[in-house]
Amino acid sequence: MGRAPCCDKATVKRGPWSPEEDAVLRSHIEEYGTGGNWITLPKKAGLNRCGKSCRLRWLNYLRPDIKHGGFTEEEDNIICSLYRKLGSRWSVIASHLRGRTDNDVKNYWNTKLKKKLMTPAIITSIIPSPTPASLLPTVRAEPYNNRSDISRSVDSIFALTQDSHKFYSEPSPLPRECRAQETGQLHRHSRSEEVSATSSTFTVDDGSSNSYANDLFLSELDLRYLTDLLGDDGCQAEVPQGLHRSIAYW
DNA sequence: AATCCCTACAACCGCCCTTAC
DNA sequence: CGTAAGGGCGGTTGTAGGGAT
Repeated sequence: MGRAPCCDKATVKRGPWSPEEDAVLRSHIEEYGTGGNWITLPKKAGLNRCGKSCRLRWLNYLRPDIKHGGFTEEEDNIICSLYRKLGSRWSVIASHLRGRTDNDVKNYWNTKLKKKLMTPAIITSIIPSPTPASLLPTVRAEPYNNRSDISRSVDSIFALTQDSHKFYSEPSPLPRECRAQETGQLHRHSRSEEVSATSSTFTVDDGSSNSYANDLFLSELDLRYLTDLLGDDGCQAEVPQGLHRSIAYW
């Protein structure tokens, strides 16, 4: 049995809030507070809205200390830095920015920052020329079981490539959303089987309609770091001595 | 002028966590 | 201890507005 819905979606109003509704919610909260119960608040305030919707409206828009738009360079840097460390924990990141909400930060990241860090020119600049197949290592990989695993791993890879930018002349962002398409002699086998990798194409989907494809190789150092990051999490890689490049695989 | 496309962001959805009973 | 309800969060969708064609 699933849990009961918090409100009757057929009868409560949805969609954009009107200025009148904003005024009612604002004055109710200013006078009585939230009462510690968002579910009952709309009824008390005389609003035909879901309690969760009221909470979101208040926290993300009506709260008096909210700052809208116009992220500064300093805020950009804080967001990027924290994203490197934390991944998409927007509420934690937002807590480091006065007057910003998690929704604000998330939207800003998805619409501006991510793209700013991922222009095709930068991507091209960080991708080394392909290594001869004979020089490429064997990669042992275990497939991830579900989307959240993949998402987590991509966050880690993003963090890895951000941290490794010092090895390149430019920042080396790897987008969160990317899919490995198996090509050449890269073969995915069942869990724990060994794969031999000579080539892989990553289709890069940056969340907009733009997409880029290229051969993408990580440096040996990066792969060692990647292995450290993900090794116990379902992805392992073996890098023979003396090889210069390897391949990330999940 | 009309239509299409893109961007920004508000709002919703659904899941997980916490807490009260 | 188990269950149900509310809160919180990240991901996704909807839509208004502006620019391009």
